Amino acid sequence: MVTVSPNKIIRIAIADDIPILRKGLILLLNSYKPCGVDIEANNGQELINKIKLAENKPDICILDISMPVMDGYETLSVIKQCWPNIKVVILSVHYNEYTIIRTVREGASCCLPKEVDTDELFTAIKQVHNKGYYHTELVKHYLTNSMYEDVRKLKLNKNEQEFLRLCCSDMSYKQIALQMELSPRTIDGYRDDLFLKLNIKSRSALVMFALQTGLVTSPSEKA
Amino acid sequence: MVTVSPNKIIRIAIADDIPILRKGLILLLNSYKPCGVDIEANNGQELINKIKLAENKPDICILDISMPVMDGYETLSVIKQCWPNIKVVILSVHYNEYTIIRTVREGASCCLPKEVDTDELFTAIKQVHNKGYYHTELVKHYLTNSMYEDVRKLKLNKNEQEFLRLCCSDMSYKQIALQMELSPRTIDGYRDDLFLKLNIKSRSALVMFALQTGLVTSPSEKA
DNA sequence: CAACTATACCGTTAAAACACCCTTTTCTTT
DNA sequence: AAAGAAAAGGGTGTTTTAACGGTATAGTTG
Repeated sequence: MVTVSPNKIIRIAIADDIPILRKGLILLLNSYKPCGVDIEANNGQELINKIKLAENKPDICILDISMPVMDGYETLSVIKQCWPNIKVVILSVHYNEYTIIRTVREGASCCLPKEVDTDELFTAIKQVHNKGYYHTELVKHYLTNSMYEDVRKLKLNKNEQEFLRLCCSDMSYKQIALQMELSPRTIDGYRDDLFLKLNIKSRSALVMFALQTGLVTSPSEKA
Repeated sequence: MVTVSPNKIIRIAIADDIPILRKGLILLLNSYKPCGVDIEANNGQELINKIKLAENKPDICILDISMPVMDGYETLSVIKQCWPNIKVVILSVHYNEYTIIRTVREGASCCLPKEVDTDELFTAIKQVHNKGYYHTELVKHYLTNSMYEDVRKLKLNKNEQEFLRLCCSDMSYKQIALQMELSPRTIDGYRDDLFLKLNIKSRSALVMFALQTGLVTSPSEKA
C-alpha cells in the first residue's frame, strides 16, 4: 500500500498501439516532474502481462481504446478486477457517450479525447492521483444525463460483436446470417436489440456507432 | 534553392490536431540528428499561413488527414500548388486504397499509417529528402494495382461531400434530399455515382468509406 | 420445481434502398 | 455554333430493411 504524498513520483503505465504517440507521450510525461513512465505496451494483453511481472505496480494506467489483441474496454475490465487500486485513464480518439459511460461506469478514473492539450493531461493525471478522478464537462454531462439506462447491456457478447463487425460491410442481413450460420430471423433480432439499446433506427447508424466507439476497426474481410 | 548535402539539417513542418502526438513527434524528430522541426500547426490552414510567413520554407511537411478547418487532402493540394519543391509526408490513421491513391497521385512523397514505428519514420524522412519518395509495400501495391481508374474523380465536389456527410446518420435518402433542397432523384443519382466510383453496393459501405478515409469525421448533427 | 432470463427463431406488412434506363438543362470546350 | 460533359430530375420494378407482435428451448437461480 502506497502513501500518497504531494512530492511522490506518480508511476505510470501506457498501452497504445501507435508507437510515435506512445514514445511521444513517454517523453512528455517524463519531462513533467511528478510523473515517471515505467511500463509501455503495444496492446492491452501486453500491458497486463507486464503489470503482472512488475514488482512495483503502477499508480495509473493510460489506455487507448482501439488496440489489437485486447482493446481498451476489456483491458480496463481486467485491470479493475485484478488490481482495483490502480487508477485508469482512458485516452482515445473515441470520445462519445457510449465510450464515456461504459469506461467510467467500469471504473475508469478519467476519460479524455486524444485532442486534449498537454496542460490538461498533466492536470488530469495529478488530480486522478490525488482525488481519484478527473471528469471533463462532457463526462460530467453524460454521467448525469445519459440515454443508456441499463449499463450492464453496454457490453456486447461474442455473437453481437461478430454481427456488428459484419454489419460494417456490403453484406445484406441474409448474407450475414449465412456467414454466422444462424437464421435470418435471429440476425433480425440482434439488429432490433441493438437498435433499442443504442436508440438508433438504421444500419447506417449502426455502422457509425461501431466505428466511432472503436468496437469495430478493420473492414470486415469478405470471406 | 537548397543544395542537398548528407549532413544538412532537414527542416520539417508538422500539421496535426492532436497536441500530444504533435509534441511527441517534435521531441522525437528533434532527437534525430538530421532533422529539425521549425513549424507546427493544429490544422492545414494554420500550417499554410505559417509557411507563407516563414523566411526559410521547410523541406518536408508531415500532414495528418483528418483535421478541423482544412483537412490533409486539401492542404496537400495547396502546398503542391504554391510550393512544388516542398515534399509532403502523409501520416494518418487513415491508410487505405482511397487515401493512398489520392494523396500520392496528388504529389505526396510518402504515405504512412500512424502505427509506423519510429525507425521506419526516420528512414522514410531521410529517403524522402534524398530520393524524393518513400513508398511502403502497400503503397507500391496500390500504385500498380488500384481499382480507381479515373483518379480525377476521387475528389468530391461540395454536394457530394455534403451528401456523404448526411449519409452518416439515421436519415433516409428522402430526408437527405429535403435537407439539401434537392429532388430525391438527384440524391439517388449521387448515390449511384458514388457506388460506381467506389465499387460498392450499399449505404453501409458508403458510411464505412466516409469514416475510414476521413472524408467524414463528426456525426452529422441532426438539424 | 417454478420463475426468470437469455438465446434462437418465426410471420406479416410497409417503407426504404437499390438497379436500370432515360430526359432536360446548363455550362464548357472546340 | 456544334459537340460534349456535368448536374438535376425522372419512371419502374425488385430486393432489403425495419417495425410489430409473437413462440420454443435451454440454462440459472431462488
